[in-house]
Amino acid sequence: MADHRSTTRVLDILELIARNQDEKMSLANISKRLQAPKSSLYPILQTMVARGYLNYDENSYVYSIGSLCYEIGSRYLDNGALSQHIDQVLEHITSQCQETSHFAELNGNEVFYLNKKDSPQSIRMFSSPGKRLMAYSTALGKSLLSDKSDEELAELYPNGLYAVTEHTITSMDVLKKQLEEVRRTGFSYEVEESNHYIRCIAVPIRVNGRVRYAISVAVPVFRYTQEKEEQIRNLLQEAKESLEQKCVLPR
Amino acid sequence: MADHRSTTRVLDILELIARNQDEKMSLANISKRLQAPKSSLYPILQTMVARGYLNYDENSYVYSIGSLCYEIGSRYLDNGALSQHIDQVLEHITSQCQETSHFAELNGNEVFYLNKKDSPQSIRMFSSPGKRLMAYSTALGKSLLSDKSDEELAELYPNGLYAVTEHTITSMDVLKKQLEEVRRTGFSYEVEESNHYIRCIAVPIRVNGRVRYAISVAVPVFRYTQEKEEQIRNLLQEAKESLEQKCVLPR
DNA sequence: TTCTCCTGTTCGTAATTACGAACAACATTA
DNA sequence: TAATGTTGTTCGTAATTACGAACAGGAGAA
Repeated sequence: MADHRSTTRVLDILELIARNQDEKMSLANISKRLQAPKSSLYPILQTMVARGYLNYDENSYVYSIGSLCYEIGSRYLDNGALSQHIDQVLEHITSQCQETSHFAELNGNEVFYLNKKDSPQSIRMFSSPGKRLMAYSTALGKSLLSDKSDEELAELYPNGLYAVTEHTITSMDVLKKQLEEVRRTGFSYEVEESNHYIRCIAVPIRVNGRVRYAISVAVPVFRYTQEKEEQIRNLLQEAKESLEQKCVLPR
Repeated sequence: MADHRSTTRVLDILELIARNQDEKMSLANISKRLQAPKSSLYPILQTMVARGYLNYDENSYVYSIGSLCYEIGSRYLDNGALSQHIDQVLEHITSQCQETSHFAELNGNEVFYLNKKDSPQSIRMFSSPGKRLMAYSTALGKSLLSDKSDEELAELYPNGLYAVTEHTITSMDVLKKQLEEVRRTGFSYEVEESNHYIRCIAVPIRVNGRVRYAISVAVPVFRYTQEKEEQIRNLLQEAKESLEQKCVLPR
């Protein structure tokens, strides 16, 4: 593993500030949190502010993420014809079933949320673009993992599966059986395994034959009925076919 | 101006790769483009890939923007209650008038695009989140500049206004008169000044009394009518009032 | 094959950065 | 008022990084 100290520092600063937006991020605090001397971080922060990657409020002594991070980050999705259509697809799904829809990819062993469309009757579920969750605990993740061999799964989770909620799958064998079901039926399910009171249904999206993305709909348990499940499966199936048709390009 | 070399390098790399997605970005090419030795960039790139800020395709020798950039960048908008509502507002506008709507802020002397909702009958206009345009050449920019004093304007454009298209305003006096109109009427307009065949209407959004954001609708000239202009003004006015009510928080 | 052109990788020394301590400026607390 | 706790800033030396050259491996052309 490479470790170029200066580079590591720049990236550590970005992550620290981005992931702790509630905390007052002063130079002194960043220094404490990263266990690095103020005098070392000082010129780095100066440069990052001058370049627009960070903002600095002189009154409150707070560093925050700057617009250049947004500009750079936006380019992550520009590849692939898919991202041009995904907004409309999510919107259609959510407008039809009135529940929150998500679009995600696999990142290591985690689900990486790329986009979402909030339900109008939204029970503000804790999810947003850029968020990560252990794949095996979500419907999206099960769709994204459905492609993997037993060996690949073992490599992704060398220490086994830990429980996120009391309903999370913790047995690799159970997971494998569920993934087999996903391959057979085309749908993955989640019953309060990552969020209390939330159930999810998802489908894998294939690009050039390999699973690359997944779409899901999240439903609060008290609104979950057989009719709704049926409706959502149809919407997801429709979305899957539409997207897979539009995009045969590799990333 | 601070210049911490290592930090500068990291940021240069991100910008180079993000802004030249069509070009094959190999180590050798990055070295050439940044005029920095391969051996210096090598450990930096290694670290950035290891941390997920860049992806590297060993077959094509291409570095690209990684998911962590997306994660970090996504946090730029989390501040402020506004961003939670802006999606719905743009969607409402576009669904009513069937034209593309934009949300932006001022960044130096440039318009910085934060969000958009594409028209269903979209004449794919070249615009996307993270893009920048000279403020004086766009309706969004004129709304965002409407707050500025003559002195501030002079500071923002010390070298005057250059023409983006043949319709771009290049006289500071004309710009000032138009900004006066924006203050009086509440709307700003653009007639093919930044994009050929595109006209725009925009409104400023105030947070705590100061102009902070703007919303616009872009219309191809051949679909532009007085009735449509009237409709769009009403939609924008409605959106403005809705957003300003919901958000009195400073950034 | 052989040559060329592309890629990434390694190494020893010169130049740059990192460190800790000391300082200054301001706000809050005693 | 004085004491304490913030904050950012500066400096000289030790440790790290940057540099250019040389090398290695693969692709394609002569």
